[in-house]
Amino acid sequence: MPDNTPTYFDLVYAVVRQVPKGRVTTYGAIADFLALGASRMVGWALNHVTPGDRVPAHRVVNRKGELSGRHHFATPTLMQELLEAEGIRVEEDRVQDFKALFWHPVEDLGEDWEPVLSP
DNA sequence: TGTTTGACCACGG
DNA sequence: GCCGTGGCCAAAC
Repeated sequence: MPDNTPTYFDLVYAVVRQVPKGRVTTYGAIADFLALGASRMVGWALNHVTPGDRVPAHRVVNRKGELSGRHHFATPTLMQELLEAEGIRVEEDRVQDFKALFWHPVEDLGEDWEPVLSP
C-alpha cells in the first residue's frame, strides 16, 4: 500500500527548503514552478507546516512582498525577525528591495528539478 | 454530497 | 498606480 506519490505539501515543502538564505520567493512563483495552477494551495500547504518540517516559510511572501503569513507563525513578529536575521530589511510588514531579493525557482533549480522529500 | 474557505495571482477599468 | 472580480485546487463542515 506504500504510496509514495508526492502531495502538494511535499512539493511545496521541498521547494521552500531550496530557497537560499537571505532571499525570498512568492506563492505564485512556487505554484508556477510546480505547475500547481493554484497559488492558494501553496499558502494552504504552508498553513499545515510545523517547526519539525524545517521549512523556512518566512521566506515566502505574496507578490507584493508583504508578510501576509506572519499571523500564522508562533508570534506575529517572528516572521519579520527571522527575515531580518538573514539580512533582509522589513518595514511595515513589507520586504524592502523585494524585487532584488526575489528568488526564482525555475531559474535557479531548472525545470527538471526533482523534489527532495527527505529532510 | 454540496458549499465554503484559504499565508494568492492575473487582469481589466 | 489602486480597486474590484474571476479563477484556481484541495480540505473542512
